[in-house]
Amino acid sequence: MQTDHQLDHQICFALYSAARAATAAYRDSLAEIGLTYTQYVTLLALWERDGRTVSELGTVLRLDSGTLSPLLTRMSATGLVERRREGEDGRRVTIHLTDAGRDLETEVAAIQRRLHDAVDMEPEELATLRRLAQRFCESAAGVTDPIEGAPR
Amino acid sequence: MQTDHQLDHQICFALYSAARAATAAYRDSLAEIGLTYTQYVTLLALWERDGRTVSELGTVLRLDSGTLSPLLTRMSATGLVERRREGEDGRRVTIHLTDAGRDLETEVAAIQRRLHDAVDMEPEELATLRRLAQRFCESAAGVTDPIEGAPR
DNA sequence: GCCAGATACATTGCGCACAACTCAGTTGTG
DNA sequence: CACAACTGAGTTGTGCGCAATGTATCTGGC
Repeated sequence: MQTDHQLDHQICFALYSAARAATAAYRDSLAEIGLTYTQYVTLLALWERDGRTVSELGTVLRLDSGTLSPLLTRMSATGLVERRREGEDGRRVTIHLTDAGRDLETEVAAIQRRLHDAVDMEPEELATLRRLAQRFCESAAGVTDPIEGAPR
Repeated sequence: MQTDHQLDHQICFALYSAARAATAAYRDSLAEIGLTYTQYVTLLALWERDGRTVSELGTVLRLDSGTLSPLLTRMSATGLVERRREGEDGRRVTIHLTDAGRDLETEVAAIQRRLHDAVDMEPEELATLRRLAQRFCESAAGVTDPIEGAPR
């Protein structure tokens, strides 16, 4: 039984390529306003709700503190966000947008619109792609996580 | 006009998450046989056709020499591939599987089968996802490349 | 044959991702 | 209260990705 090895038939490779193509499409436009792709999605999360803790950001972005800590340090250095220790739990650090961070929302909206129009696919195809990718993400997350400590 | 900023509505974020979830699903199994995800797809490309040049690998994997060179150095160090300068063009380096590199094909096939079964989605959903992701990849690549030198 | 430009690969530098670890702060249990 | 276990964030080390640059080789025009 010859398993189907072909690169073109691998879903994981299709996702891997598509994700990099998507971030590549954003790269130049984001660079003009001083952002990387990960910084951009972090701002998306903060525009949705400001003052999240690091671990809350980690949950919505599916990133751990090893990625977020230095990322937030850089974003803090460029004046987009502020770290604060407030509230009764001294371990929690909340992340707050600065005025500069809030102001980028308008420019980012323009970029999103431009890129969205440049992609040559029907809206319902894109909606299907997004929905299936989200489903896949949930399902694949289930493959990794719950074993956690099982004999393997 | 309030643009739709929500993280959940972003196709790029769905792809970005799904791709990382996919590689995460592979990670532990691949680590057991000493591979990273990128090394794994590189082997896929070589199993399909051995002796490709670095730039041919770059084309099929959509990676540049800055990624491939050190990757191939590591794979060469672990004895999976060999670099050769052969043929009349002294610039080209061809990459050849070693016996060890060829032998991994069986174990990888088992991993693929196991993970494929673990994902809780219908075959035709996965086929649709793969097809749309490929379409997106082509389309998004078109957004980045062809301008190359246009005024912006 | 000579040399300017192109090509193939390698190197450098930076920003992710993620595992593994450290450390400060908190919580549950006796 | 004491203290072990846990939790939230940060640090360290490795491997990508990719832009920019370097270097050797090749090609075409003369």
